[in-house]
Amino acid sequence: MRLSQTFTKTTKSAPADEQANNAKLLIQAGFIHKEMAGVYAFLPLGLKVIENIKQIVREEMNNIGGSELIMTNLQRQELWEKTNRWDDEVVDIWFKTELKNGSKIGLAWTHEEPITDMMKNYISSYRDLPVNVYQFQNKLRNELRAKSGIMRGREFIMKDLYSYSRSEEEHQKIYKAITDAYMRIYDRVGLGEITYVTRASGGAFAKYSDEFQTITDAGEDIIYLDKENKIAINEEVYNEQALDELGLKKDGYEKVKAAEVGNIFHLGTEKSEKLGLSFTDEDGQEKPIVMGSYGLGINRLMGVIAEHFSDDKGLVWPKSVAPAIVYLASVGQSEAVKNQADKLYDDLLESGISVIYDDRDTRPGQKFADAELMGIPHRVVVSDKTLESNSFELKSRTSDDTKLVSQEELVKTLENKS
RNA sequence: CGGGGUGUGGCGCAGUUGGUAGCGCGCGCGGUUUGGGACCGCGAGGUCGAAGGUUCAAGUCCUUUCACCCCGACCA
Repeated sequence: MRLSQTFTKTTKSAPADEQANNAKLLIQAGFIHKEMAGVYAFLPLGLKVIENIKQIVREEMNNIGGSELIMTNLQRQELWEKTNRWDDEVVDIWFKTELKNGSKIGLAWTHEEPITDMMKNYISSYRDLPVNVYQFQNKLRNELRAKSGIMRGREFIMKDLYSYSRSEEEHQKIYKAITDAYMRIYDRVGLGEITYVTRASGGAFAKYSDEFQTITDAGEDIIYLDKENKIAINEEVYNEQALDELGLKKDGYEKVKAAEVGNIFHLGTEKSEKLGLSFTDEDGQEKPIVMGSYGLGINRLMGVIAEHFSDDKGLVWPKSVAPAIVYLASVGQSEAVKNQADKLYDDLLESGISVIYDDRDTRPGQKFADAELMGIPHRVVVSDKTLESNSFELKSRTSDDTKLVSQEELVKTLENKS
């Protein structure tokens, strides 16, 4: 993208109505716009990051046999009454509205009920199973208090997957596969080293569930961690009884702050039974379906990445999610520089390299500062100097060193994914 | 929902005992600049979150209300 054609701007000062580092930086760099507390719009640069994260998640979900779809945001009251989750006393984060004819409608905060009800149209035999479906959907939750920038909003993008299995054994297999897929996702966005599968409470679904917790001071949770053995326990179940039931040892944990970047649940057969989703097995017996539910907050993850990968100059995106691999800045007003930069821009795009091209008529200092604030992994400068030596100046976001390279070498470096 | 804080040009802020609303950034025009957010000059832009009240007079005092931030509670 050419910055001269982009409407967003960076600002020198951080917004006063944000405390969270992720929101401060993302707003300053022009990635997001705050519409109201806990509700953020994603601008072109922010949208790129969202799409990059989604693509990684999509690849991993497809890899374990997931089928992508998109359910609706408007939901039927009757479905939620069947599972006793319509009442505001039971679920206190519902946004609800009504149709002109007076029918009550729920705005999606999760999708177990509608998606399971829909599956009655498609699943009837053991031959139809297993099924794993997922979506990226805007979830609406009337949180009592939004906080932490894009990490805890009232409207957010969530990847939610639902698994339908013939038996507990089959369910356990997919649950394990998805757990592994989640860890690959965190690896790929650069958080693998500090993200742990964490035993947590199961909420209304079950006694216990598994969370994925990333160690960060920006997090809202406290977990107890045994780094060596990769065991983590959420504070909410860190007690003698729970440890006993989970078969965990009772000491040797380190207490750390963490952010929940995923949460997965065993649902058993309760929902399929209440909603009437069953299948006929090989013996002609009708059986309930074993379900699982797997959430991953896309903006939450983006927020955690922003928090973790940043410094005093701004964001520092990992290559896998960066809005572009390289920030191309032209320095100087000469026609020769402009032509060379234009050509390099086209060449890089031709090579499949994503580029933010700072072709604005502005001073070098501002271009360099913006490149850093936006956190683009590499910076390339075209100037009279580089023209003289028939080379390009290359700098990494994480280093102060610059070096002159040939176009060939430049493309090679930028193509390297790691 | 309990406690604390903040609302003044697009952004960040100042505004004393009530007396014609300011600064910096950004923006427009002209000029000088051009490898780390340039400089000089001129200029545009604000019913001071909203409503009501006190007063000759309210950004400033009173009442109500809305929004935003933080702590707590909550978080499927």
